[in-house]
Amino acid sequence: MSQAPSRRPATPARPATSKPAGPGRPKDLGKRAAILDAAKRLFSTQGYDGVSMDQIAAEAGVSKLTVYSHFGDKEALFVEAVKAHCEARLPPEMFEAADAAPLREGLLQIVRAFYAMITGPEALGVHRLMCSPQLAESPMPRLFWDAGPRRVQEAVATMLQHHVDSGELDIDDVQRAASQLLCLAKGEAHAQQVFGCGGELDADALDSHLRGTVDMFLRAYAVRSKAP
Amino acid sequence: MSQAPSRRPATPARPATSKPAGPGRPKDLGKRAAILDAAKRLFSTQGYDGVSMDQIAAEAGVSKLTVYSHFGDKEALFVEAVKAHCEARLPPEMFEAADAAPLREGLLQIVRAFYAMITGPEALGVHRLMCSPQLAESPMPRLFWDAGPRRVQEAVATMLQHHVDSGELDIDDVQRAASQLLCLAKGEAHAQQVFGCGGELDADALDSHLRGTVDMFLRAYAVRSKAP
DNA sequence: GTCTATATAGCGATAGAC
DNA sequence: GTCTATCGCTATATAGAC
Repeated sequence: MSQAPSRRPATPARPATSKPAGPGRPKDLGKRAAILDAAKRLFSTQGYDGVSMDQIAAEAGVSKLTVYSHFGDKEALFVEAVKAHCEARLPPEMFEAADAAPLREGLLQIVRAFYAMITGPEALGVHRLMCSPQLAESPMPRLFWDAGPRRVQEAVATMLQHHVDSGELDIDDVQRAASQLLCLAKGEAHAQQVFGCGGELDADALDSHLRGTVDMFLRAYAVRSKAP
Repeated sequence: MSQAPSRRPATPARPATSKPAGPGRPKDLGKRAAILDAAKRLFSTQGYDGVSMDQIAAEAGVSKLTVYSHFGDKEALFVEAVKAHCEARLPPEMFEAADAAPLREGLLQIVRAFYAMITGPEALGVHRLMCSPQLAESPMPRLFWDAGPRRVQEAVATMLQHHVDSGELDIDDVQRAASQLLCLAKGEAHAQQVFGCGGELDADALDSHLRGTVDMFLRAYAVRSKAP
């Protein structure tokens, strides 16, 4: 339950005398990755209770005890799978590019990237996982929140502050404004997709939604050219 | 799985000759209600898999077979519980009152009522239920969406249209604007509460959030007094 | 119609062979 | 380190007594 549950219980203190090099565990890297990948896929589509250790083992092409030897138990495997998912998901430089672009274009880039990031099948699966009542008391939703949504919002707030400093935006609380922009971009479409009703928007509807988002945001916060 | 799973499997075709009146099932109304109530409470707090038929029976004060005799199986009971929950949840007249009030006050009334409606413990529980992967392919999320969020948004759109007609608001697409207002009111706080991290906002933070919501909405859509 | 007791099955986790 | 076979537990659903 702590940090690294994949550490083995008791390495027998081999002082590297009987074997010259690498007697520890030089073999299992591929299988461990396969297990983690299978776990990510199955957990995100079927939930924690919805998938059994047998299914994970079968999907990964190994036996069940191999799973238990690499990860301690089901919960530890789940934690590792979610961690791996979060780490491979944060946008690398999109905010730098958006920062350099003109205001409206930069905002459009941000909401486009954000919407794509949260409506992918895996992202929706993880969102559903975080909603499961079993995790409500665990520290995992908090970890996910800090590793995902919080970072994005901070980056957006920083970008907005730059445009406030340059005199293009009139915003008192950039943190709140960043939150508002992202909530607008999510929109009801995201909620529907999380529930499973109302599938993906087609390209036209998506473009209309995101442009409408940026339009409203700028109507509220853009400094208007002073009346003559 | 279809419409009315609570219908009994085979009524033995008693032609009302041996007994004069009411031999069918005149007794179980109280127990049926108790079972439904217990199911609503437990399902919404612990999820579908998180609660067993034994727990429901114990919570309702009846035996397990009584549950099975009233509802066919676990899934049918679940469907009935969610139906009962949705039917008893829509706000009665709050939009009429908001319609008569001045613009800013009306919007504040709406977002206050909306926020209270979606952040109650039971509402959060149902939201989490709708996210569960097992229901993603079922028609239930769609039913919930049409019975809940969709109606609220329609009512808000109607209210906004009135203020557009009276010249107070400048909105092209009132449906989109209604959706935007509600998404803003939900905010990130709702998402955090659904996940289970970051509990309820205190009174001050809540007031600040909702006033900020209405402020931004009006900055974007209120007709501004023409410059002199 | 309702309850106590039980059948059946699936899951998580483990023991022992290679 | 990996696999096959198995234990222990829990949950859904049912059979028989009052």
